[in-house]
Amino acid sequence: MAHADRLPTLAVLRCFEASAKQESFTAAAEELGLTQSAVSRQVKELEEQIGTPLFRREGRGVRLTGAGRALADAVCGDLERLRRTIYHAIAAGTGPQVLAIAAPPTFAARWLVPRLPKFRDLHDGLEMVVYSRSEPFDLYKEQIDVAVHFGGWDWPGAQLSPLCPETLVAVAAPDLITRYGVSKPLDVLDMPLLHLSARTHLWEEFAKSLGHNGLALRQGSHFDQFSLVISAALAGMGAAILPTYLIERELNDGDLIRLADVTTDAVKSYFVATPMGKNLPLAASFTAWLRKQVIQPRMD
Amino acid sequence: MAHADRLPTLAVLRCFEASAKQESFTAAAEELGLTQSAVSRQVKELEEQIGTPLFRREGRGVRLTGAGRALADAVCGDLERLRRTIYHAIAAGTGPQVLAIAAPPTFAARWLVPRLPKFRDLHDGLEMVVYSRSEPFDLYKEQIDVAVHFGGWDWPGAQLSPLCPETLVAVAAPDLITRYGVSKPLDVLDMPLLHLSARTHLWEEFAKSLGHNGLALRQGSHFDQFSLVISAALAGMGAAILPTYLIERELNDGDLIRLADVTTDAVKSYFVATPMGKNLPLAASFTAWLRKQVIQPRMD
DNA sequence: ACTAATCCATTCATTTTATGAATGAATAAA
DNA sequence: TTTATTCATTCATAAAATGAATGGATTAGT
Repeated sequence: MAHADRLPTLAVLRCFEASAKQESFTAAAEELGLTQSAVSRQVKELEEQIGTPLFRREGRGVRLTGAGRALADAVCGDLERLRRTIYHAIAAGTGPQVLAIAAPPTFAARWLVPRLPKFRDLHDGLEMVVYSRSEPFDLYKEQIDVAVHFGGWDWPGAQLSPLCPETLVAVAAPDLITRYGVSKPLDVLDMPLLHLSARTHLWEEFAKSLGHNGLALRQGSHFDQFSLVISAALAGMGAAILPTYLIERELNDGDLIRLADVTTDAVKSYFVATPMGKNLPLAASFTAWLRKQVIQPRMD
Repeated sequence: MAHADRLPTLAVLRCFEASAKQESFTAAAEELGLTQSAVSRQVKELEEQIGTPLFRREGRGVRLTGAGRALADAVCGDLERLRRTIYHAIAAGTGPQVLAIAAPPTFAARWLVPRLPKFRDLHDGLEMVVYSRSEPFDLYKEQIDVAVHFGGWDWPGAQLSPLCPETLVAVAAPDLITRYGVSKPLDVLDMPLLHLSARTHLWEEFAKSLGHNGLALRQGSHFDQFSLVISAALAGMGAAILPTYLIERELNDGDLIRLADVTTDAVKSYFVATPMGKNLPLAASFTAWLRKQVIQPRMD
């Protein structure tokens, strides 16, 4: 394949990418900090190189053609890849090694990242790039070497190895507990309850497991991330059900008090996911190391 | 992720790509049809953007640093991807659909391609890009939608579905047969034998299955592709063991005469491979269609 | 040790390419 | 209509990439 290599310029591709996303040259121009004129001409150039109209000009406004949409999808992916490649190279600095890691936001912030320096110290010249991402995405496309996954064995294209089960506990700030005079687990339900939007059933399940009817337990404040629930709990806003892994420090320091263990029948737990087929030794070593970090399931 | 998007120019990346491949700016310049000067400066620019030396200047000559090699690998892949994307878009023309197909060279030329028009006619606006490739490569990386694979269930990252077993026959050109007066299968071994380099054991296995000692049967002419073996057989150069799928026409027209069936204990056969995880309906439909094409195992 | 050849770095003048500003044409909304 | 919006085009300008020439450093050959 002698590269007669008629690749369109990056300028061209970026203009097309933005235009396709927005289906508007003016908007794309704004996004790119260019004028509409520039974008218009760049897109036209791409159309000439490809030999096919990519947008249908409809009076004012443009719409992607079929060919345009197909190309846009591909090009967006390719550019994103290229950006990541460059980004990783910058992060790697002088060393040849970067490990690209993804994990759910709160898990990353509270459990994973604090432990990373130890791993980094074991490997000379290693740098890391951490992405917070919740759940199944394409490891290959996004160029992630290792991802922490919470859920089941349900990640196609990923090599999963179990990390640890989730251990849930009901907690609250000490002064809140004093105020409500909690003595037995069921008392917890009298306090204001804090919820994670994605898992609103937790309190109900907990209540049921204690013999409570479990009705109307979804009221209370809702948050879309564990970190927010944690902040709220620390602020004494209510009781929360949280994974122990995310509040190790708070439990140790007594900023949050464990009120009851929560058992859930959902068979979800933490996994380490690596891209299938790809065989990066560093990723394997990181996986092994991660699993070792979790041997001491509780430290309180 | 607000794209502060400091992507190096494509010119820069291509210069780096070529330089990395050759570990020489002058050679890279030649490959790209540029001057050494241009390449030198482009590479330098990339090094400045990344913030790390990518080549070690060693007197005359340059050598990739660790970081350089890592980046080169990634960038080569990314550019190749981009090229394919553009290439496929050009091939697709006005229609939104391209199917990228890979198959072993001779199989593609003799069996697959002749049948493709029929499939294409079933799908409006469909175009195809065909690559001849022998054996396990990364479907995702190379952006192949469907690949024909000969071998076993041994393609990681690919969804395999069986197409058909390989049916081998010993054949020769009619005049050669006359000349050697072949009457029973064992007589075949008296003729000059033609071999496929990758499978030199075929004649020996054949001979053993007939009770012959099977020694010294690897001599004769060797070729690295089935198509060459076929040409040689047609030219009366000797007898060959060939898959029926590759010589359907010749058997029908009597240009090659079937001398004996060959049974092999190797459990290899043809498969259709599609990238795991990706779920392209067109690829599925092509797979199904392919398997239907093979229902009539023999047409003679 | 000298010479010739090879290769990379740098500079400067030049060409090529991308861009902005201005303007026109088409369309949709008021 | 009138007005506002949006894309297309043109032209002058700014920015970027390039080639030619040159210098320095290194290796190979004698």
